[in-house]
Amino acid sequence: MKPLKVRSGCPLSSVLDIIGDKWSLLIVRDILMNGKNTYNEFLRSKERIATNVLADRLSLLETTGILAREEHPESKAKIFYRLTDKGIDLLPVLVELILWSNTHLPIDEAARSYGEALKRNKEAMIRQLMAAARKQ
Amino acid sequence: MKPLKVRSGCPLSSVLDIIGDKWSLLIVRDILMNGKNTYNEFLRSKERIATNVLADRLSLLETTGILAREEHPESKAKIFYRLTDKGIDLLPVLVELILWSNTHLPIDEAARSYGEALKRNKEAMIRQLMAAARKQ
DNA sequence: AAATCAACTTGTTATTTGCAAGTTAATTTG
DNA sequence: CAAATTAACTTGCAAATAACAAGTTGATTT
Repeated sequence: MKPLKVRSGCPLSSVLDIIGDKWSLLIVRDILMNGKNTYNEFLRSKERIATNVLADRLSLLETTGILAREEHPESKAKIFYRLTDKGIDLLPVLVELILWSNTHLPIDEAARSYGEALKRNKEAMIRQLMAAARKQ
Repeated sequence: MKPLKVRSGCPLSSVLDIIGDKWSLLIVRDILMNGKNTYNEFLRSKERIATNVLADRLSLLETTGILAREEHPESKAKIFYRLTDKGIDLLPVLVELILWSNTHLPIDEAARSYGEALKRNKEAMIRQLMAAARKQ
């Protein structure tokens, strides 16, 4: 296992010790917003994560309690990766990151209009996505 | 300069292409919440960033328009690093990260009570910190 | 029974990080 | 005013991490 090291007692540095990289939050996004739940689904995302990095991040997110591995309801060959409540609670972070991108970066047109809706309706959309994630 | 590469048109992956690492947001935190503005002040933060990594992040944050280098009002030997509006707009992201840590991670007691205040008074505190950063 | 799929692991190379030391221009000290 | 110190970096090198390709193992499908 990984001996996750904490750099300080600062809440910001501590959360960055866990998800401060270019991939972890994309996995959370894929589960929370793109309906993905398996290893191969994560692999096929358009950012093309390397397979060893994906395995590493999944195990880190599992040991830090952000996601849990479960039996897949449809096949014993698959593993169903589910966000815990702790993981679902990252949604407001994702939302603020998306809103910032929407304001300050060039992004896909489809994403842009989704971002506009998010901006107009932030709280309701967060509640709805969190509820959906819990139900799953 | 750095040829910042974008992995996809997804707003989340695009912002992570810029600040998806363990250090960039700590620099933003130091400016926004700890009153730091110079290279040596960043170096002395308790997480101990390496000097070459700090130089690298500062130049990346500058080329992406998150911060700007200015003359220091008190000394020609110093550089005053100031957040741009684009950088200041990262505050809501920092706040959600801090609130998540406050709920889900063990953190310093002082930080914890600050987090409690933040939770009770989020919008007002964000407005106040952003206004202060702009005035500076 | 053979091929394919799903989730990894392993090996190799490239890139990034961490650490120590050095550089240069400005500023302070004796 | 020469010498030491400060500020902001840069450089060199070893260690860790990431990217890429290929291989493994236990389902599942053909």
